[in-house]
Amino acid sequence: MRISTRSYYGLRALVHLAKERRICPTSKIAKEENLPYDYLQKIFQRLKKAGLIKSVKGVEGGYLLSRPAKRISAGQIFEILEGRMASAPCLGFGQLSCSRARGCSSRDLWQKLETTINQALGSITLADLAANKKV
Amino acid sequence: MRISTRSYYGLRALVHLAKERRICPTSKIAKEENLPYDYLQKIFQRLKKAGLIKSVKGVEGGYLLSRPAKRISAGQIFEILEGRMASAPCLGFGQLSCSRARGCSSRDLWQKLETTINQALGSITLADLAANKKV
DNA sequence: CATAAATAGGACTATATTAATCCGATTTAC
DNA sequence: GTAAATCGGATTAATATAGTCCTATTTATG
Repeated sequence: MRISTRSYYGLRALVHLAKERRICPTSKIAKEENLPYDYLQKIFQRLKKAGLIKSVKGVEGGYLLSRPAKRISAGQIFEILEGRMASAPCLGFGQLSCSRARGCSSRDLWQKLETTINQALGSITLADLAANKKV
Repeated sequence: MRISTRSYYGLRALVHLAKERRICPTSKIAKEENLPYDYLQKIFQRLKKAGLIKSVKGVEGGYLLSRPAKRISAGQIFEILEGRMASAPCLGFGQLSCSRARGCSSRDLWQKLETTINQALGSITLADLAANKKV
């Protein structure tokens, strides 16, 4: 279980965007954060599709946060970029995807892990990170 | 970030072993937990190599825990089977593997996540799970 | 109006990991 | 001697990651 560079790059780029507080092209962020331009573009597209950022096309265009940084949590970013959270195979999309589910202590463990991660990341905002607040 | 079936199967098998409280062959556990025999064998070999279980060859052989279930944490199992924990690319093996590390708020977040997961899983023992204790 | 800077999105590739399966060797209780 | 087990190496298929590349579209500015 590792964090992908997608989340890793994406978070850094968003913290950068939050600090800028204005429209900013991919090229600038890629350069200043030393990230691969094309890949970062894909990451921004995904974040845009999820509604976290807005885009402006053309010269002087770029991306900007679609809402205040303090209303964006690390958990939301992580969920968009990482896709599946810590989900175990038996934690399906809402339903009981495993027939052994009821009273399964293993399942309880995975559930607890997922909840723990969600709580930890849900309580930290992009504003906190941009302000370099100790998390 | 998802949990592999390796951890998922492995945990279930170990809970089973903890409940049995005696030597138990792979075939029995695979059958009763409905897990693929060959793959479970590999998982047990890995757990053995890590010192979590002991093996006895030959007829009437099998595996058993190498120490009491209450001295085995979910975190230890997870670390062996999942390999890398929640590590971000910038969290190398101890050293500062990223030049931006100092004062990087993103890194602090990944570090916090890793710590949170370790605490959550480190506090639950195999004995808890075998006893179906609410986690 | 031409150009350059930007997003949009589809196609492609390389690498690694996962999740197995299969085979042959060895050990050991009976 | 046989059957039941572990041990370990080889192989395989599917999937995800981490990109790269190309073309199209949009738009501010000279």
